[in-house]
Amino acid sequence: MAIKVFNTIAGKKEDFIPIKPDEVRMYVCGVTVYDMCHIGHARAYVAFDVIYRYLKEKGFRVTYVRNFTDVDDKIIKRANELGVKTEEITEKYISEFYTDMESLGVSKADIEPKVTEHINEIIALIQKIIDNGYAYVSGGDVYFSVESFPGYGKLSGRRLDDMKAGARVEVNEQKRHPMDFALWKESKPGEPFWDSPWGKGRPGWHIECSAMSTKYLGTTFDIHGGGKDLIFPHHENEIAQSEGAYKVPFVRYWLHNGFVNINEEKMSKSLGNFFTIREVTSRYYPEALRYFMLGTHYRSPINYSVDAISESEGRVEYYYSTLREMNNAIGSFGGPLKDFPAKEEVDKNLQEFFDSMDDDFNTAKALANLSNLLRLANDIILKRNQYPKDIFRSSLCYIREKIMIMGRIFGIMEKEPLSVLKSITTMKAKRLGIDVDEVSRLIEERSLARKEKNFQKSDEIRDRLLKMGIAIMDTPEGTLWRIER
RNA sequence: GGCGGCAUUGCCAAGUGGUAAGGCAACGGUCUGCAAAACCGUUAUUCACCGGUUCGAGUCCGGUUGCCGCCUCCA
Repeated sequence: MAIKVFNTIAGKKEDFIPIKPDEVRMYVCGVTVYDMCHIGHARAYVAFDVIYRYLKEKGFRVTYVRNFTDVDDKIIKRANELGVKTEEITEKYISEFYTDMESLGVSKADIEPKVTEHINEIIALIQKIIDNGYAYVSGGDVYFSVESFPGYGKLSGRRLDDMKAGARVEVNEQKRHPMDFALWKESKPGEPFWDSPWGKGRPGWHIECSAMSTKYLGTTFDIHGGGKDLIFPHHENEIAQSEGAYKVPFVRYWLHNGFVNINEEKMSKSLGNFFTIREVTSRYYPEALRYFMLGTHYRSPINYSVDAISESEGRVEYYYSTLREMNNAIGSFGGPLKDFPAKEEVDKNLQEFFDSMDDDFNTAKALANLSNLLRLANDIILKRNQYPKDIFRSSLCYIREKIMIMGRIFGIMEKEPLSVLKSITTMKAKRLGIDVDEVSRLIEERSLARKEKNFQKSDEIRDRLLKMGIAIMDTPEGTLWRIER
């Protein structure tokens, strides 16, 4: 079955047919590195990471480009405030970006270009646009002339007359039309600059993505992605620049992810209602944030809350503990695999998983199939005595294999269960102010009481632990515990 | 003002015109010394409202109401 994707420029789902049958070239707008990333960034990069992983799983050779914007007004402002060079700011936040992305299991892109390393390409591109008559020099600036480009507005579905030009756009006498946007900006004193045919200056906001995507992916490529907020003006302007320069279609499929909301309102810095990734991942196990993102289709808004992230963390705990139990049950069993009663059900779930992912990367729907397999695995473990040993192990081996495929696509369940479960316990304990040593001591004491069949005392201790939020589990291998709240 | 999106059980959330996935919570059960975990079962005759198309609509069309986003930096 072919993959279908919702293409913003078409306004509908379309069959995904890459330019070359077995190759996909995709570009996703990266971060402007002047501050810590928030969970809105997390959503975008997790969403496209899953798309990247899925396309590779489907057998495409994927070239994924995700840039760093390291020249920008906000970077300069931040550097001036702190009295440091812009490089200090950008290097710091690139490093923080990697820390966050790694914690979320977001893979590196194949190519991660920086704007400062592509000034020559940018200048050449601007020159080409000028030569083609779509841009003009005005003082030390260069502007793109939106009126001269017939397709302007085709991505965002706006017409120039509809946009209340001038109302909320900076009045600038250098521009011929209020919607014209800067390709090159003359540098003010104290700002970083590069020499150009138009004098000392720096690139405008949109031009870098046109220059870098084309350099690494060609003048027409398959997928361009980013948050919905980039549709206008950023991506609209990229189309104008690239098509104005090369006169071929820029991108075949435009993919845009929805926002993260807080209390049903867009999370944003200006509203002050944002969470950084670090704030969340220092408090909750990072994979919980990734799992949380998977629960809603990438194009829909998603509402972040403490309840939601807690629930997600609970699910992460569930699937890693299931994995732990599966590993224990399978042991060193290496096959050969035998048929087992539920095999058909397993295959059906895997098939449905892929069908859902084929349908515009519907992770929320596909997640149901993963849940079904985890539940099935636990069920088989519970009824282990009903199966001959080799069939019992074969079935779990088979299910584990399918779970791993799903986990690889989702970017979850890829870690060692014991250490994950331990980390989750540690984080919960920290969150709730629970003293882990005291818990261990009480459990030890209770075990002793149980050995002596002093159930009154053991229950007393259990109730005491319960009040602390600790649930204990007596198993043949000893007493395990987890934090309930 | 222009453009776009959304409204599904207590909560979160899928849903291709054919009779409502999955998760959380809750309740009952199996297991257990008692528990917990795990598993099983129960929990929307109904999908904001009003019309229409159709043998049949959460799903298509028209209208109403409410919420949200973009049009300014923004994932």
